Amino acid sequence: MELPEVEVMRRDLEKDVVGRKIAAAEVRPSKNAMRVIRRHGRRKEFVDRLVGRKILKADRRGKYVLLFLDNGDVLVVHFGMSGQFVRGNKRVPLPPHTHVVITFQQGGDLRFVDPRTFGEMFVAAGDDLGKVKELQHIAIDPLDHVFTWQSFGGQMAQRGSKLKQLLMDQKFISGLGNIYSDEVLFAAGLRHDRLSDTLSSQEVRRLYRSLQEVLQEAIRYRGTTLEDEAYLDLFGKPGEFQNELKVYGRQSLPCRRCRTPIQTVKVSGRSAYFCPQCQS
DNA sequence: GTTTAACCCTGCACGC
DNA sequence: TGCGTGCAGGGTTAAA
Repeated sequence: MELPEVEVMRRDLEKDVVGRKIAAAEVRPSKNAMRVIRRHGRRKEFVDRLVGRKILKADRRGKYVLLFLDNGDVLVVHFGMSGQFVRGNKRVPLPPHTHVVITFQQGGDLRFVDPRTFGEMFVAAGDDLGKVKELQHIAIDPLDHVFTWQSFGGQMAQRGSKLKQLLMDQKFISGLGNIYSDEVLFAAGLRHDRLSDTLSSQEVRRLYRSLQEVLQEAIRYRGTTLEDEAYLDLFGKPGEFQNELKVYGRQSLPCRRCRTPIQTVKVSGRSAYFCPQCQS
């Protein structure tokens, strides 16, 4: 799950979960459930910090969702690649790989489901949020209004790294993963292996604009739901942006712009998709 | 300092 | 049919 999917989830939570009071919380008995709350030594410690709390606000930092509680604590959630929240109730059976169930006083519940358990959730004290290691290094959000192309260009010139890995580096810019880094680079007409300090200011601005346009568009389409790793929103509905993808997953298929077959290469264990004609 | 590779995990596609 | 193998991916960490 990358920035657009996390943002859609955040907005759903804002609408549907904020304002509710937690009547009960359960960490399922499986071993993997403990993996998901790995920051807490024991189930009870996690549960006790949630029960009785009201959820005040749903925020996002990069790919993390933060649920602010009425005692100042914060439930921090990362979805990894297969994690998601699903709304449910007592009558709906828990899906496989449900690790945490949060039940609301007003009825209904919130399930954290994650087959591959790369996801994580933990409760941190609001005062200590700045000390949470995972959140400290998260760089600026490309949709943040203080994100300017001038500062972006300056930092790119300082680095001299390949564009794709730089875009996926959460310490450099937050929220992009494998799918959207490829899509943004295509939209900007730049190759994944271009070095960041070789861009003209025109190219920097193109990349900057593409970041915002692609991510905003993906949010508008409510995220990307691929066949194998099916992202669903809070209510179990798939996104629509997979139909809009220009390069990701389209190996050998004709480029939507110039008909040249889309190429793919392995870059440090991850596949990069690009059009050899449109991107340079 | 930078970059790569391995690791965690499950589901699925593939070949035999 | 059924098994083993390989791959996918986010982020952290160790190694190059």
